[in-house]
Amino acid sequence: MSEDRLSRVFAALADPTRRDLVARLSAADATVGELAAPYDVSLQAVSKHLKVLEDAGLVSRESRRAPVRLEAEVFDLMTKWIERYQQQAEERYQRLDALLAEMQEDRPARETAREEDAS
Amino acid sequence: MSEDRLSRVFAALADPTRRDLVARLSAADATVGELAAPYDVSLQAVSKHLKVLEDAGLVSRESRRAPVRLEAEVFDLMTKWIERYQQQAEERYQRLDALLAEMQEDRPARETAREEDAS
DNA sequence: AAGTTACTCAACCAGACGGTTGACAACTCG
DNA sequence: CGAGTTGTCAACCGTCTGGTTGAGTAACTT
Repeated sequence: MSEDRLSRVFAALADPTRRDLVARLSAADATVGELAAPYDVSLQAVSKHLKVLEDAGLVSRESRRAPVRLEAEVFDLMTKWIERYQQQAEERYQRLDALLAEMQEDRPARETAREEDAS
Repeated sequence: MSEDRLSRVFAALADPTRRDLVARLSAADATVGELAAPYDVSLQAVSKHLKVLEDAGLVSRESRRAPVRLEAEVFDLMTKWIERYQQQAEERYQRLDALLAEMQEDRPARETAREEDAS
């Protein structure tokens, strides 16, 4: 289910530490130890964070001590989801604006038919 | 802190029900009851979901029974974050590809004499 | 082979999360 | 006014999450 994947991706990025990890990995691959160094949490905690990112498909590694690498393709999944509804919403607002503009053209004193108005 | 806001937005969208609410609201505003109808969870649960979306700034309402409206601008926040690191990562991969291609041009047998380059 | 380094697994804990039910607040309407 | 509708608040429950520490595993170094 791709739906589930999207949930994991969003959940993974909901944590500031994990977003920071992604940000740093976008600049350069790095090992777990290197990644953990700047934070004042334990290495195990960072290792867990990386597992979450890995399960979401945002990150990969060839072996245990190999540098962690960002999988940038996953971003497309999010971007697509976002863009779809963003566009849809914006189009709707544009239609609303158009409607309001159209109503504006009519005389304010004698506007066109609300519900209480007999037709 | 805008950082915190981003966390709330991502966390809000990590839940499939909430993503579905956003999807439906992108098509049309709707009241809480209307929104709750299709799901087989209680109205209270949906009310809670809407509160999460509202706290994340994804959704707004003028009064209690007023239709819920999608705030599409928040999407920009996410899109910006994503694009930044996506681009950065892609550029890095391109540089890596270029480097690999360059290394490929040199004879494997001969050593690293790279002087005939004339671009 | 032994020792060190780098990382993960396991158990545990406090707090957040998604859901429930029940009570209540607020608006609409006869 | 009183009654019904609509939505929220509060308390509770089981599960997930982010953190800890301690032990174990895998891989380099000597």
